[in-house]
Amino acid sequence: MPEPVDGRLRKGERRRRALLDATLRLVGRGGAAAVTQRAVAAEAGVPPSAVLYYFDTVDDLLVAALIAVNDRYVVRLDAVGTVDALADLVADCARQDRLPAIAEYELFLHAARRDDLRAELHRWDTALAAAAVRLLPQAPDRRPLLVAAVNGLCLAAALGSPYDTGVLTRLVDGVDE
Amino acid sequence: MPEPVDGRLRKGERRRRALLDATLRLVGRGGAAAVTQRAVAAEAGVPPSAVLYYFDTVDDLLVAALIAVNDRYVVRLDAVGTVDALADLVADCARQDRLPAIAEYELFLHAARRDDLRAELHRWDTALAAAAVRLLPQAPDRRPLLVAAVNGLCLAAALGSPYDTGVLTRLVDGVDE
DNA sequence: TCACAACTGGAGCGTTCGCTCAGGAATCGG
DNA sequence: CCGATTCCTGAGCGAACGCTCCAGTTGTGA
Repeated sequence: MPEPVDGRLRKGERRRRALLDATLRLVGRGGAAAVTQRAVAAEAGVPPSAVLYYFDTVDDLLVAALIAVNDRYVVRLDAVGTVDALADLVADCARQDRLPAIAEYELFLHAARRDDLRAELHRWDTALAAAAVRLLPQAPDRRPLLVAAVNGLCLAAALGSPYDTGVLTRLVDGVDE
Repeated sequence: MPEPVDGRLRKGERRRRALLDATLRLVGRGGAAAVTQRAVAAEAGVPPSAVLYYFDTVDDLLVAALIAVNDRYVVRLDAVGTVDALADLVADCARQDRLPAIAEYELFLHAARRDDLRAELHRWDTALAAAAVRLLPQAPDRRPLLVAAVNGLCLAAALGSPYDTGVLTRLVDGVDE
């Protein structure tokens, strides 16, 4: 996603991203229902009509936000090479305020209801499964447990429940061996 | 919750439950945003004004639906005495259509954003933790992993991702011992 | 410099929303 | 059988919604 050379396109791209960021903040704060044309415009500091200039519909904006946030997480997941990195990723779900993490789950649920967005969910699954293969190359039978644990810990972190990433370390290091 | 003797109250109580059921169906189908006075009324087969007669506001209806569905799951969780029972509970999250499970997570996210509903989330956590104690009385260090795995599997089931409850059985039975 | 494409933003249409309220229907005690 | 009481409802108000439209502005490549 390189910055366009055209000054007009560059400014447009900046506004586009501002709208996506504003959307994510709104989803975290008030759910997908809070993403209205006027609310997004106010949050991003642009006139309401600009929202429908950069995105055909408000729903398109929501979908674009889901894809954007998923991109970020999948990239991070693909870079995970150690248990500690994975634990950090989980811990980030609960950093200072949990609203971004809540927003992501909200969007995931939104995607789960729509056939045309199922592929986005699959991206996360496959990225996590691939990370499990890298972390547990010689223990295939433990990988599903690792996957389930990561999902459970991320959810607990997002919901504000107590969680302990130490279980991941113990699971991967294999305290029983 | 015994049936009242008064004919008027009895009919009211039936309608009240019909509204809660309709709300859950709508949340599963279209998210919390789909729960509007008119939509709930149509789904439950009652006039729109009845919604605001039985619940002070539409938001109150949503909160009541969350508490009702949480009640069901906590009761089931409290009755879990074996790993198989726990695995069944997880598997039920993905029975025929996943909409009910999606609805529950939607409501959980809704609760996570509101301080006055945090207690509802805590009820699930404590019930699950208590079940972990019963299933792993002699392995306290494995309980957090069991909790995380159950949460992760439920979520995966609700989202339509592949999952395998066998990891729970292997974890509790302790294949390494 | 100029024609054009990209961008801005205000006005407003039709729809649906949450919620209020006066009054009709059902049920009670006597 | 009949007030009295409670339960229930259709109509509608003000507000916010998604979206369309178009005149005006800005920056670009020729």
